[in-house]
Amino acid sequence: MSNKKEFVRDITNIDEDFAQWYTDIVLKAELADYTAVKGFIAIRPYGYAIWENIQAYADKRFKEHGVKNVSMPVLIPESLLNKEKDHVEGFAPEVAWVTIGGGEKLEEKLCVRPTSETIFATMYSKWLNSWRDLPFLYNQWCSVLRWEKETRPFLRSREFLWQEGHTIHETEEKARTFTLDMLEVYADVIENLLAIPVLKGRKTKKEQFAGADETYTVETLMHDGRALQGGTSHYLGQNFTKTFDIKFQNRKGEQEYAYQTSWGISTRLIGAVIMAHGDNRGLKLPPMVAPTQVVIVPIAQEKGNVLEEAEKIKKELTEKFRVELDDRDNYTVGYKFNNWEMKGVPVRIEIGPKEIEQGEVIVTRRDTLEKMPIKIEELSEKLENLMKDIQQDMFNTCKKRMEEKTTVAHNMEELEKNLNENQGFVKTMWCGSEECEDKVKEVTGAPSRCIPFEQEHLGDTCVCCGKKADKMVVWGRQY
RNA sequence: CGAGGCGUAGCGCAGUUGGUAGCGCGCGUGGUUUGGGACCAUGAGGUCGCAGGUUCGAUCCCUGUCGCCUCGACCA
Repeated sequence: MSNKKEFVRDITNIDEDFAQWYTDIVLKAELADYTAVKGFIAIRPYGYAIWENIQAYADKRFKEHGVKNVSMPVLIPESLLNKEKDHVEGFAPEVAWVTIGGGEKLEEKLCVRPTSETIFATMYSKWLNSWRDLPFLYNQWCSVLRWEKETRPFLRSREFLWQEGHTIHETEEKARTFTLDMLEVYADVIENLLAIPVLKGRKTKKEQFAGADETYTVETLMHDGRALQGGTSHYLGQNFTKTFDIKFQNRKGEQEYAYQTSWGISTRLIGAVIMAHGDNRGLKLPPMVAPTQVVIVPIAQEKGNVLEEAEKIKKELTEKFRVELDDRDNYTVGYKFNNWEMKGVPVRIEIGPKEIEQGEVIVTRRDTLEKMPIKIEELSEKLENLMKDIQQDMFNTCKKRMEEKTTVAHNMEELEKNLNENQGFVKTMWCGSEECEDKVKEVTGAPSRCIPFEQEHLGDTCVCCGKKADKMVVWGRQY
C-alpha cells in the first residue's frame, strides 16, 4: 500500500527517465559502483558474476573454433601505435599516455592499450614463418582504456573489460569466413545466453573500425528504442600485415602477407542485459546468465522445520542450478521479495509451514510474476523446464519489441518521423554515398546501424537524395 | 568540448540573516516480529569537497580550484 509507493520511488520510473533508471539499477542491484576516478567503475560481485557467465559461454564457443587465449602487455610504444595510419587517427584522441617510469621521463611515451591490433601484429610478425604455421587464432580477456568524455557504467567507461580476438590466415577467403564465424558466435552469445535478439549486418565505410576493410556488427535494441552495438567482428585484410610485415612463405614458396581479423565483445553487454530486459521492479536476468537462478525465501523461518526443509531443497537444487537461500533473520519476507526482484533473480521459491504441510512450494517467475505451486518431489525437474521457458519467453518478448520498433521509411520526412515517434530501427534504401549518410545523421541525429545481411527491396531510390539505390540500410539512435 | 545541476554522516537531504551541525533511511546492539519493503529501545558515525580572502569568528559571504551527475557532438 504505502509501501508500494515507497518502492516505486526507490527506483526511478523506467518510462519517465530511462537514464536515471539505468543508473539506479546499476547501483541498487549492486552490479557496480563509481570509484575515485571518473569513468572507472568497480564491478561488484553480482555484476562480475554476470560477466563470468558471459565469459564462460563465449570462451567455450571461441575454443570450439580453435581459438587459444593469450595475454599481451597493457602498454604500447607510440611508434607502434602510429604505424597504421587509419588506426591511429581513429584511436589517438582517446588514448592515455604513460610518460614517466621509475621517476624518470621515458624516452618514448607509452600508450595504455585502447585495443591491441598493433601488439598482436608485432608478435605475429615475429612468430610467423610458413603457411604451415597458419592460422594464428588468439584471443585475450583483458581491460582496455579509452579516454571517453562522457561516461556511464558498463555502457561507456574509460576502462572496460572485454575480449579481443586477433587472427591471421593464409587466404583472404579463410580470414573472411572466420570474421563471419565470430560474428555468429556473438549472435549466439547475445541471443541464446542474454536472450536479446540481434540484427546482423555490415557497417558502412563511415562507421567501420579504424583500420578495417569490413566491419560486421550485431545490433540490439533497448527498452527505450535506442540501439546498442553488441559486438563487432572486423576483416582487416592486409592493412596491418603489410605495415607490420606479417608475411609467410606460401605453398608456392613465395613471400605473402597474411590476412587478418579482429573481434570483440565487452562488459557493455551487461549494460545491454539491464536495458533490454529490466522493468519497474528492477533488473530481469535471463536464467542462463543469472548469477543466482533460484532464490529460496523461507517464510516464518523460525517456526518448526521451515529452515531445515528450505536447506534440503537448496541442497537438491544446487545439483542443477545456482541457488541461494535467503535465511537472513533481520529482513521481512516482503523486503526479501522486492530485493530479489530488483536483483532480477529469475525464479523465487517460497516455503513456509503451509507449503510444508502440503508438500509443495510456491514458485514465482521474475519475468511474468506468475506464481505456481509445485510439489517438492517434482521441483527439480519442473524448474528445468521453467528455466527454459523463461529464457525463451524473455527472448520472445524482446524480439516482439524489436519487430514493433522496426519500421520502413521512403523519404526523409518518414525517416525523421519514425525515429522520433517509434524510435527503434528504421529501414530505408540508400544510394551508398557518404554525403547522404552524413546528411541523415545531421538531420535526424541517427547514424546508420548497418547494412543488414537480410536485404529487402523497399524501393529504387535513396531515402536522402532520391537517386538510384540498391542497398537497404538501417538507422537508429544509439548508446 | 558546449549547456545545466550538485558537493554537509554510507545514502537522500535540511540548516545556520556568520557563533563549530541536524533529520530520514541505512548500519551496530538488545528485544518483539516475519504470508509483499516490520516495530520498540539504545548506540556508533562529520577536519560541512579543497585552497585562499573578508571577519574577533566562515559550513554559511567573496574569489579561485577540484570533483561528480545529467543533457548534447564522438566511441565497445
